[in-house]
Amino acid sequence: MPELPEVENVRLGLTNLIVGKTVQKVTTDWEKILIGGVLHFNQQLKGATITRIDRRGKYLLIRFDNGLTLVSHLRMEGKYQLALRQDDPAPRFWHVGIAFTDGSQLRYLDMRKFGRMQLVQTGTEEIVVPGLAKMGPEPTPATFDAEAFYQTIHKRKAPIKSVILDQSVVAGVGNIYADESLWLSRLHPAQPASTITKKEARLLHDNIIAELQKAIRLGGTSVHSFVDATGQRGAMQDQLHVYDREGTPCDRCKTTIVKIKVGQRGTHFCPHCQKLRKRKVR
DNA sequence: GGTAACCTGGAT
DNA sequence: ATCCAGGTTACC
Repeated sequence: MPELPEVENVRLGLTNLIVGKTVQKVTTDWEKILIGGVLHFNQQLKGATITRIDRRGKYLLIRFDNGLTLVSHLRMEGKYQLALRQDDPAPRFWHVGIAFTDGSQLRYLDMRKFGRMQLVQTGTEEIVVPGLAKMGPEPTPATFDAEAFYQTIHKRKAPIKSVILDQSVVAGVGNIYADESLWLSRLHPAQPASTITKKEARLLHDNIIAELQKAIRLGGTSVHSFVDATGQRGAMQDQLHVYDREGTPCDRCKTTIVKIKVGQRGTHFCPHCQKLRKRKVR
């Protein structure tokens, strides 16, 4: 489900809903989601109060006043909801409940059960959690350097789309924003990354930053089922140029958008605006 | 690197 | 029945 903009909107919603609440009990019907087990979560979290919620890439970092951080990854379908009372009707696909001392309960929903939660000592998450240890720069002008980006992709012969989906290259890009950024940059998704010029790399870098910022501002993309922690859908789906638009005319040239597979992922692009080059040009 | 695996539901 | 899905990771 969520890429960086969606996770950021979940973070904003959750911040308003649960900061300041104290944990009473954690429950689950699918223990695999809770790394270390539900007993461990109860032992560590009972009586702890949420102080703030951060985000790194697509990971949510829920901070507690006892020095622990709950690292949460929503993967494809994870969602959070707050029930004001614990005995409010249980939604479908609800797999983890975090009950608070004020009687409310945070519920984690995940149709495919792909999401994971892990408790770590605050400050050690970027060492202990493999996905965070490898995480590349956040896609902001202050943290994501165009020259460094070029130097990285320059060495990779994989399709450029696969490379920008690699979270160690840049944090937070997923299938939708990869396709969109490549369309904006007029790059074919299957173009070997090593053949991308420095100029093209800078353009792609700028478009990734701009596209993710825009998506955050619009509340994320809801093409399948995304809603934030307050149940709000995003508005970014109305701004997409290629994702989920196969068979419709390109917004630039009216050529029909096509869908192919790149690195096992459905990939949308304009065959006229985004041509595959055999070799590096300058 | 490519590929299967983790899961379930909805579309074709 | 078969294929597909905003993701990541463990294997040839």
